[in-house]
Amino acid sequence: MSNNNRYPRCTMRDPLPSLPGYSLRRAANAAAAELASRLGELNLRQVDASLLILIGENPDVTASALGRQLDIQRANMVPLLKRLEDAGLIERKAIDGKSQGLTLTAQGAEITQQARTMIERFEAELLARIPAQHRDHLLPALDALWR
Amino acid sequence: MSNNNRYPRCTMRDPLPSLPGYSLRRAANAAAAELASRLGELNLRQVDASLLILIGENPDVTASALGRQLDIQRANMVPLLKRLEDAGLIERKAIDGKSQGLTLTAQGAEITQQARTMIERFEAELLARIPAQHRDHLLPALDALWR
DNA sequence: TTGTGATTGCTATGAGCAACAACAATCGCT
DNA sequence: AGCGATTGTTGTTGCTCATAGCAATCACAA
Repeated sequence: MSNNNRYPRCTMRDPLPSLPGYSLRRAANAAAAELASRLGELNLRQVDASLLILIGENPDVTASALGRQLDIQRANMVPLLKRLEDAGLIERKAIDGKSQGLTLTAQGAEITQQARTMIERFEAELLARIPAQHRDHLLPALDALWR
Repeated sequence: MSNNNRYPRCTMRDPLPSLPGYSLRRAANAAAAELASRLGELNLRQVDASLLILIGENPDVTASALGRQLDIQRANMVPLLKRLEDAGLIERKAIDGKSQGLTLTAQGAEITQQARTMIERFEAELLARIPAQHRDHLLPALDALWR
C-alpha cells in the first residue's frame, strides 16, 4: 500500500499528552479497542465478557447485584442480559417473585472460558508493552483512582 | 443522609479488578465522569476543551488536522465544531477554497483559559490520590500503551 | 493544460453505551 | 395490614463513534 507521507508529519503543538487524565483516556480507549476487536471473534463485547465472568463466579447472582458490582444501572442491564439470554449463554431462574438468579448455560460456560483465556493473553501483552521499571506500579496507581 | 447498609456489603467474587485492562477502563471512566462534571460548569465537554486548547495553541489549524491529532474522524468533527462556533468560541476563516483555518474568538480564549485552569487543578487532584511511590510511574506507563 | 488521485468539509444513518423518569409487582420489617 | 425499599422492566434522551457517500478543491505529473 502507498506510503501517504507526501505531506510532512504533522507537528502540532499539543500540550494534552502531558496530562495524566488525557493519557489515561487515550490508553483506555486504545486498550478497549484492541480487546473489543479480539472479543469480537467470540461475538462478545467487553460488557458481555464482564457479565459472563461474574455470573460464572457467582451462580444465581441477581441482575441488580451485577449492576451494582459493575456500576451499571438496573435499567441498562435489561438489554445486556437479554442479548446473553437470546444467545443461549445464560439462564434465568426465579428465586423470588421479584428476583431471578442468573447462571451460565453449558455453552455459556464454554464461551466464558474462551473469553477468559483471550483476556488473560491480552492483559499479558498489555503489560509487556510497559517498560519494566514502571510495570508493577500501574495497577496500584489505577486502583487508587477509582476504588 | 441515610446509611443504606441495611443490606450486608456485597461480597461478590470478582476477579475483574485484578486485570490491568479492567482497572484502566474503570479508572478512565471515573476520571472522565469527574472532569466532565466540572467542565459542565463552563458548558463544555471534554472534547470541546481538547479542541479549544489545541486551537488556542495552533491558530488557523484545520479541522482535518485536529481530527488527526485527536483521532476523531472528519465526519465527527462537524457537529463538534458547529457547537463551538454557535457558542461564539471559535471562528472559521477560509484558507483555500477547501480548507478553513480555526481560531479562538476573544470569548473562546477566555473560556479556554478557564478550562485550562480547571483541568490543571483536576489533574493535580488526580495525581494526589495516587500513593507517592506509584505516582511518577503512571504517565510513562500509560504512554507506553497508546503512543 | 488537462487528467488523476488525494484531501477537505459535509450529510445522513446506525450502533453501542449510559443517564433518567416512571411503573407494577414484590419483599422486609414493623 | 401497611409502609418503605427493592426488583425488573419500558421508554426516552443524549453522547460517542463508525460508515458510506457526495461535491468541491488541491497537488502533481503527463
